[in-house]
Amino acid sequence: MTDTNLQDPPYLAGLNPPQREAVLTTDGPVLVLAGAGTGKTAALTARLAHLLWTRKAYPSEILSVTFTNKAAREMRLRVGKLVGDVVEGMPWLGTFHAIGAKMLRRHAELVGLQSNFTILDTDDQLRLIKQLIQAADLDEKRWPARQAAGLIDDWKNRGLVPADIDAGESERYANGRGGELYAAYQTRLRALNACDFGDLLLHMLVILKTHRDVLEHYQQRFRYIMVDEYQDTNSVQYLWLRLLAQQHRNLCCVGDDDQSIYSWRGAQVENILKFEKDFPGATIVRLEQNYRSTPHILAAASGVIANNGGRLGKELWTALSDGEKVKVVGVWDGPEEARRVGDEIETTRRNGKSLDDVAILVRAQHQTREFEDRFIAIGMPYKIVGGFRFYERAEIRDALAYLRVVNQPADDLAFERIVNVPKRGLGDKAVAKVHQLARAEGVPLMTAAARILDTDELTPQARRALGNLVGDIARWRDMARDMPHAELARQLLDESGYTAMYQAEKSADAAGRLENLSELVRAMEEYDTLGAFLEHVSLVMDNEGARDDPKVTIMTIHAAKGLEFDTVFLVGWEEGLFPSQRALDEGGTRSLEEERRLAYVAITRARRQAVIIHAANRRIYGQWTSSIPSRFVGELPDAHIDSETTMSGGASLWQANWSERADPFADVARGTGRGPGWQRAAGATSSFTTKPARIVESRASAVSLGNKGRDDLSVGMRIFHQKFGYGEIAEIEGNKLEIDFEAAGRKRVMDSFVTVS
DNA sequence: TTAGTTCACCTTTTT
DNA sequence: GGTGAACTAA
Repeated sequence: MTDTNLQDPPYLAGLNPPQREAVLTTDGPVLVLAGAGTGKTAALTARLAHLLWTRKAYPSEILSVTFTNKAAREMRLRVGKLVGDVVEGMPWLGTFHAIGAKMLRRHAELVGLQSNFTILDTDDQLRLIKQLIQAADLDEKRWPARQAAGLIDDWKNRGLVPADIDAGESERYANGRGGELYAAYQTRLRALNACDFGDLLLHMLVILKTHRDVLEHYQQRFRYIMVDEYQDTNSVQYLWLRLLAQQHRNLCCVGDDDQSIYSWRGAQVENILKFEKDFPGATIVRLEQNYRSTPHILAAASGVIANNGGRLGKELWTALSDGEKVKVVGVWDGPEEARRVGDEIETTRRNGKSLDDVAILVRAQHQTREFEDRFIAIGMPYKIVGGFRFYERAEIRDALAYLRVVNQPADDLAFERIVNVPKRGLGDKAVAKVHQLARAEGVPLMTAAARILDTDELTPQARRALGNLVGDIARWRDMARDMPHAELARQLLDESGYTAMYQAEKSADAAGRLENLSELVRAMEEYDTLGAFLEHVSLVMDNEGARDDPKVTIMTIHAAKGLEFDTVFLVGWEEGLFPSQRALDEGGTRSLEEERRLAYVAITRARRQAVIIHAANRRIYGQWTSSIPSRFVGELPDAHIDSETTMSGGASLWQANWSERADPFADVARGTGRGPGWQRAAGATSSFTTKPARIVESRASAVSLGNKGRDDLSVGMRIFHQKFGYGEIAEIEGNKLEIDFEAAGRKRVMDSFVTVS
């Protein structure tokens, strides 16, 4: 830390010279290139505090945008600490999407919406697109709704409205019908008085472009604009900023090109690279002193990222002392990986560390399960961030759909969702009839449902069931007028039979679902109106929950950006998983480099200790598949890592994985169900075969010949195996067993998989 | 016509 | 291993 002048305002305390420059250069365009762990957030919050403290702007005249809700919350909290309650009145601090929504509610009529429009989530969006694909008579198999959704999203991220889609773009879906589908989708959204995520930004951009008065209003309002994670801005966001910053030109963007990991969402790293051109005379500040990690961790991360081309280039350095090397561990398979991590965390805990300081970072969501299973088994407290997010759970979405129907009669998607949940005998046929009438008369489903009761279109049972539902909804809507909305929700869930449905279900997770529902109702109590609550739900998909006992955090690398932990486990570093096969197939070098940046982000989350793990075998789609260490493992500089493998046989075993010859699971893995991606992965590895071999050999000295096998087993013993059931040991070979299973026949398994029965 | 049952296809990453 | 869509029994 640097010389602290006593006359300095408190927010400057402890800032180094470049950080101060970033804070004090308030006027004109500023680009802060901030490497990982260089105190970017500290600088940003101090800058905000400085603007307020020196009265350069009122809180309502500063626009500060972040990418995640978490970052927004954090900033609000930290600024609050520096300047006090003023921050409460900062209406324009939030994510692009939250700010977009706020503006759009004011100007909705300019794009043909009402200000109480609904914000659809991806699930609703997908269902809607499916309907349109059907209506357009396209083959859903050939032209998946997902692809259409992705494409529409891409267009929106690039700031393109349906009229902008030319033949070439349109060609990207269903032989040139992409544009047509996009137009139909937008029309449908308008009819539903709804928006998707992309619209929050795109509609606002259209408004700013076509309504001078609105644009000028905001241009004047925002004396200062600050943007976090600038490397992740996409075209719409960029265009927004350019328009809004035109008047005062006080735009401060903070970012790190090495941490750009959202290109799949349309982010343009180029935005950061061309900042100087866009805003001539810009001040460039580089933050290069890292306060977070040990030199070993920093060097490991630098070693990996150095393999990327086209970087702006920064020299990160740290004043911290050496610390531990990065540990690289090779394990046999996924379960062992989880076991190993669990054990290490136990040790850490015994050494007096809090579980809050430990995180496990995964490449893809599905990897979390393995750890969840293990941690439940050993009673390790954990939380999964992101993942199956609270508001995405089926029961929560159902409950919300009920509330949406009450709040917004035209919300067809919500109506469809709950019309037969719980089951009330309204199947596809009955719903189709309602749809038909709705389309014929051009009215929402709710209205059509009410009208169809007067016809004899439906069978008597269906008519009775639908009549009850329509009556109930009308009643709930009346109740909503003078009842607290949390209370309304409670009654609604009760009277609709929704709660009863789960109470009747004796399964293990039914209880959990009921618990989630009461959690939902509890969360509602914190909002003034039902509308406000629903807005919160649409924009903030996660539920902060109560922060109680210390827990290990499990999350994706993407979700971990901007966070830091003392100890970080980086798991699943295998070719095909990380870097992901999909990225390799689709985007060539460009994607590979993004994966590498992801690796960089992952390593730099660690303050004191980073443990990288790769497994030789993993279950993909329920099939055992062998894998080789990620190329990123090979890119870690030798001087800063310690390698070890828990597998007996050391190098020879790795060799076995490429040929599959000695793979005890080969008989399972070969054969049927291996997906095309993994077939490709297997093909791709052949050209790559020599590299892991080099790794193994160069580190052979560090290889510990761990398990010699258990001594509590002998031939003829009856054992139990989690997957294959009961069996008898036929042969023992080190830590591998040949077992005759009662149901599954003869198999080779690891001894650690079996228990003596 | 609905509800339970098998079968294919599957999975990055988030607002 | 898990979801959603086609298939089949009631």
